[in-house]
Amino acid sequence: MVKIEEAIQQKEFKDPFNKAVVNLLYTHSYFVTNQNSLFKPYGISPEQYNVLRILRGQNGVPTTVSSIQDRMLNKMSNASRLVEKLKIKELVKRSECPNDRRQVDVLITEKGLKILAELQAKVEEENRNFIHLSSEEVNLLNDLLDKLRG
Amino acid sequence: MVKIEEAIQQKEFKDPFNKAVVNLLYTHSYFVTNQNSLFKPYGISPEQYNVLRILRGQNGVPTTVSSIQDRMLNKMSNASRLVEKLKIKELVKRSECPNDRRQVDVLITEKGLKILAELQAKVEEENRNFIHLSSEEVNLLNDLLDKLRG
DNA sequence: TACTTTTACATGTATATACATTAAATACAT
DNA sequence: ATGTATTTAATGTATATACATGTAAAAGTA
Repeated sequence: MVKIEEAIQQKEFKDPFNKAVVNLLYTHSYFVTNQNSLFKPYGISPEQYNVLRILRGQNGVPTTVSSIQDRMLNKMSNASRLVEKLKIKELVKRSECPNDRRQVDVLITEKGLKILAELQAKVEEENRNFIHLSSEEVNLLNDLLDKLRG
Repeated sequence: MVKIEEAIQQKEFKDPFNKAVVNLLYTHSYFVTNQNSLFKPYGISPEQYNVLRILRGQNGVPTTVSSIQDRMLNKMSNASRLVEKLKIKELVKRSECPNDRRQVDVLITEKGLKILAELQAKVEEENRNFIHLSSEEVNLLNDLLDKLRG
């Protein structure tokens, strides 16, 4: 086990809270580095994958850009531009919302569903293998993270 | 307490491991959003702050770009460009390493140390307040994150 | 010495985040 | 009905990540 002090060559932290912030940032980087290499062969980014997952979760019901934004992991990301990227790759369709012309309905295409299906098993297996914790420990981690955010 | 399912409006996860990945990504975003607003008034980014902290930790000993890179939280970030940004703001000095002309020695300036000193107390307090856990819980979280990475 | 490999840093390009602003449509108030 | 405020999405710009490539110096080798 590589403790965070060793990983970033920092001798000590002010207190466990400040250590936890650094530990979270570092662990996040550990994940996304892996995720990026996983998604790369499929030509989409982790963020684009996340948008596709949100759309599939709608089961065919069109989703507005703002609704995608609300469900994204990073609330500061830009759903509008991500949808544009996915549209270019023909993984989503965009159409004007009939009852409110400000809104834009987004739907995942067959091609998008196919890529998701191909990736899903791989991603899920990788996620399991990447977390070196027991089921009990990972449940505890989830509870702590939920509580942490208040 | 807002559980991750509620926060991103996802009913359920494949297993606690996949839930933990999402939970980590989401909690990371929760942190950096706050950190950004904290650093903004000082004209530096969280990543630039981290580089300054690394340099201060050297206690006046010059640090090469690659050494900074090794100590960064995100191993894929670009220390060379971050140092360049800090140099423009006169928060660091750069000089050719005398014994190896490939290397570049980086030193934090007085101005850089001053900004760090101003920010430190603020950042540390914010980090404590932002983690809604007891000391025991946050210690446990640190242990779980260290173990998670294997 | 001359040639090859490696190291250290810089740079180029695509993607994404962070945040401000714009533009159009809708809702609201008088 | 008209003017104002709000909502929705798109866009502009700066910063950073991700990854490939370039360039010069140093190290290693025949």
